[in-house]
Amino acid sequence: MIGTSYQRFFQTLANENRLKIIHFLQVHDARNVSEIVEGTNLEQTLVSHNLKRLHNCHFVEAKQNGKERIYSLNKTTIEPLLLLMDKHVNTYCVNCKADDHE
Amino acid sequence: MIGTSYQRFFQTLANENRLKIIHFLQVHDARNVSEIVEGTNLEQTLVSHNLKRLHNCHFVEAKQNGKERIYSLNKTTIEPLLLLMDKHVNTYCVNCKADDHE
DNA sequence: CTATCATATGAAAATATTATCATATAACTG
DNA sequence: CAGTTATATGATAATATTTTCATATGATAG
Repeated sequence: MIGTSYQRFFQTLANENRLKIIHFLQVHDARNVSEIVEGTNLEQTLVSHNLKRLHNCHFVEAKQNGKERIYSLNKTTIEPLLLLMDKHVNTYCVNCKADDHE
Repeated sequence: MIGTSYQRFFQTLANENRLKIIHFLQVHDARNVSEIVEGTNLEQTLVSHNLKRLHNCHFVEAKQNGKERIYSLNKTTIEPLLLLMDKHVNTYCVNCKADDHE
């Protein structure tokens, strides 16, 4: 049941900038790269690299529109996944430690 | 809604050895460190470090029993989370790429 | 109290991930 | 077609994570 894919998939979610992009798309639905760049305040290349990774994991969908590329969330997985994690964090980690050290 | 905690929590799940430990505890319920070491074929210190991290994130619970320490999964979050991810992986990534490159 | 077993810890070494930079490609415009 | 806009890519540099090693701690048995 647990394999090396899971590692990659969780890893993709384990990054502040990708979570930022996800969050932006949650709020703004379908947006092109420039809009994501503007909305997240991240470098264009950084956004592209991270969108690629999100896309590889099927967390976002892409659709060409002229010279733009419109990205949107695959909400089927992401939304319930984030909700579960949200609940967990709020239940167990109100004042959660920032690292391993006690 | 999305913050830096999420990064840490997903990161904790984004590791093969920790997933191995989680899987072992899913199957074997409550076990002490030595048993986890044996069951996962990982070094004792590695298991301890990783259990600490899982424990910090409240993905496992620990209870002292003499000189042993018994660990068990916090199934409330982990099980549905893994099920969701499982479904996602099986839906979208049957022959999934191993990295970013197409 | 000393020895032993079980587990944890910190620091360093090994390794992986992420950000950045320079540049490429693809679609459109005139 | 040459120029421009939008986005992607690959390689490298910067940074973070993981593993390992040596050792510490805690519990208990003798």
